[in-house]
Amino acid sequence: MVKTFYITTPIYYVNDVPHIGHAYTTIAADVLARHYSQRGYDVFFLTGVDEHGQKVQQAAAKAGIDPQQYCDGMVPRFTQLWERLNISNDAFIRTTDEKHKEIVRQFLKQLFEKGLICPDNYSGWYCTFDERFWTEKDVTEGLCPDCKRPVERLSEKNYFFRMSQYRQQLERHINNNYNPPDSFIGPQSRCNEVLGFLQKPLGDLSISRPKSRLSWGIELPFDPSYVTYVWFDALVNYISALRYLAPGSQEDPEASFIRYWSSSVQPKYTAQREHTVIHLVGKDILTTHAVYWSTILMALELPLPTTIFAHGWWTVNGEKMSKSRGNVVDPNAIMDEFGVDAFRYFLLREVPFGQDGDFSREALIGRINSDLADGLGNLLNRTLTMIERFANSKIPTPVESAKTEPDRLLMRNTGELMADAKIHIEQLRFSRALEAIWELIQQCDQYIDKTAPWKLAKRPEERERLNTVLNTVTVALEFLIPFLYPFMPQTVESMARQLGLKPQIDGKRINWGKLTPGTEIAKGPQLFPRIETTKTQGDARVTQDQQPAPPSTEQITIDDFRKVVLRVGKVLTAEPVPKSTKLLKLQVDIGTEQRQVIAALATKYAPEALVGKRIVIVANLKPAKLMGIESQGMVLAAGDEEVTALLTTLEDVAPGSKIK
RNA sequence: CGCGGGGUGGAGCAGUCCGGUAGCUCGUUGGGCUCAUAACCCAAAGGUCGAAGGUUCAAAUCCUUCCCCCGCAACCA
Repeated sequence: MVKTFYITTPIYYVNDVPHIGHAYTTIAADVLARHYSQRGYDVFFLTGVDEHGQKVQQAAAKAGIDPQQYCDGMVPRFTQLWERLNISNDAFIRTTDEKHKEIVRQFLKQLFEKGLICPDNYSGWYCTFDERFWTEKDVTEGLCPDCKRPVERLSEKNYFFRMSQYRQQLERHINNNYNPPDSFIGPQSRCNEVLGFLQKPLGDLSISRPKSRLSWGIELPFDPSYVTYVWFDALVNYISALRYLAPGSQEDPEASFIRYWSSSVQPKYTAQREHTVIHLVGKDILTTHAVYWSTILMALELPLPTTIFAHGWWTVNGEKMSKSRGNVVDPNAIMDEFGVDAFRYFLLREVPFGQDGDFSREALIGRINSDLADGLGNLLNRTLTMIERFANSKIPTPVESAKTEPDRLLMRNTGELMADAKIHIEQLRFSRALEAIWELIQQCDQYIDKTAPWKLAKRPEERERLNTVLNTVTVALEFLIPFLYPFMPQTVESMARQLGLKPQIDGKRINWGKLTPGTEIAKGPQLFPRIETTKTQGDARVTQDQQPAPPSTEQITIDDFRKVVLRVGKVLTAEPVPKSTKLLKLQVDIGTEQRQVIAALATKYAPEALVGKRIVIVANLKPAKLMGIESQGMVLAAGDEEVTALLTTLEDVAPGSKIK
C-alpha cells in the first residue's frame, strides 16, 4: 500500500496582503510536500483562502462591489505569489466554492441532527455601532473598547456546538500523543499551552451569526436566518477539499477522503504510519485548530489529524510587523532583489521552526554570502572547475585501489548526515536539516583541502588517485541533492544539471538519474554571487496600497473646522497615572476654568517638565474615561504612533486664548 | 505584584528541565593553500554567563531578592 501524506497550510484570509508570514507557512509545507513526494509517498498538498466573514463583507461594501467579486479580485495575490515561490500545492481551495459550501452544510446538518448543535441564548455586551459582542473583560465602564460608545446587555438566540463535552477526550488524546515524532500538537511548548487551556472549563462554541448582522457566509441548513461562524466554515476546508479537489475525488469523493484522511490516526507503536495528516498553522491560530477543529472532528466521529504544528512569528528588524508601522515585508520585493531560493532558504534556516524569528536585510545577506555563496555555490564551483581542468570536463572514474581513509570517512559521514537530514525534515526541524546539509558541505571543503587535487594533477603517476578524489566529491554532492531539493528546488535542479545529471521530472516525482563516470559536466554560472554589502537598495517593504490616503481627498468646510474649539492652556500640575505606562494626568488652566486632561505623553515627557508650559487643547471634546479617570479635553501633539512633540504657541499668551 | 519571553566573548544564539572543562554561527587577528565567488582550510584572541545573597565539594544551571529589555493586554481623547 502506498503511504499517503496530506499537508495543509491554513487558508489565508483573503483580505490580508500576503506577507512573509504567509510565505513562511506555505514554504514549510512545500518542503514537506516535495520531500515526501520524492520518497514515493502519495502526497496531497493543500492551500487556499478563507473568504467569508464580516471584514470581507465590509471591505466589499466599501469598494462598492459584491463580496464575491471582491474575493475574486483578491485571490490572484495569493495564487501568483505561490507560483513565484515555486509552491507545489496540488489544490487551492476557496471557501466560496459551491462544493465546499455544500459539505459545510452537510456537516452542520449532521451535527444538528445528532443534537450536537443546539439553539441557546447568547448574552453579552453588544455594541450597536460596531455590530459585535464584547466579553466581560473587554468592556470597561460599560463602554465599547473599540468605539467607546455605551454597550448594551443583549441576549440573542444562537446555535452552539456542544464543544464542552469533548474536553476530557481531547485532553486524553493530546496526552496519548505527546512525544515527537508522534505528537499531536507541536512544538512541545505549544502543546503544554493547549493542555493548560484545557484545564479551564471549556465552553460551547457559538457557530452561528444572525444574518441581520452578517450575511456573507454559509447559511445554516436548519435555520435560514443565520449563517455559520467563519471558523467552522474555514476549518472544514481540510476535509471538504479531499472530497472535490484531491486526485480521484471527482469520480469518488468518499474514496478520495479515505485515501488521505480516514486512517490518519494509527494505533500507537505501529511500525509505520500509512497515512499522515499534518496541519501547519501560525501560533495565533493554534487554539482554533487544536481545540475547535479537534472537537468538531470528534463530534463528526472522524479521526483527528496526525499533527498540528504551530510555527512562530517573524519580527522585522526586531520590531513587530504591522500595517501601521509600515514594516510589513513583501515577499515579492525580497524575491526581486535576492531570488526565490535564497528567500526560501533563509526563512527555514535562520530560525528553528516553532520559534519566533527576526527578519532583516543584513541577516538575509549574511546567510546568502556565507552559506549560499561561500558554502554551497563555491563548493560546486571549485569542484566543477577542477573537473574541467584536471579531468577533461568529465566525471572521473574512481579506482578502488586508490581509495584512502579520508575518502571512506567522507562517504560514511555523507550517509550519516543525510540520514540525519531526513529525520530532521520529517520531524519538522528544518533548520537542523539544513545544518546537517551544510555540515556535509564543510566536510567536502575540508576533504578537498586535505586531498589537494591541484597537487595530484601535477604528477601524472597520481592520475588514479586524482580521479578517485574528484569522483568522491561528486558522489557526496549527488547524495546531497535530494535532501536540499525540497528547500531550494530551482537551485538544486541547476546544480544537478551542472554535474551532468539529467533529472526526469514526472509530475511530482523526480528521477535524478545516476552520476556515471565519463558523463560530461555542464558548468554554468555561479549559483549565488556574493552580495556586496556596501550596496544598499531601498528596503523591501510593502509599498502599502492602503497607505494613508492622500490628505487632499476629503475636504472639510471652515464650518466643520469651527466645530472644534481649541484653546491655549497652561499646565498647572502634571503627574503620572498610577499603573499606567503612557498616561499623564494634567490639570490645565484654560482661562475660564480648570480642566483635567489625560494624555499619552509619559513616553516623551517627564511630568515636571510640563508644568507651567503652554499647550493647545481641544476644549469641547466629549469627556471620556481612561484608566478610570476622566479626561476633559485633548492635548494636541505631533507624532504618528507615539507623541514626538507637544504643540505650543510662539509667544506666551494668556490661558484660554482662542485658537483659530 | 496583569500575562508571557528574555538578559551568556563585538553581533546573533545554544547550553538551564536532570549542577561537574562555557559551546555554535558571524565578525576580528595570524598562518596555510591557489581548484574556487576577497573563496576555502588551520589556528588564535575575546566571556567575573544582568546584579546581590544563599544551598553545595562544585552553580550559567537549584533557591531568594532586585535591576533592565522585548512582546501581549490594559489606558493612544
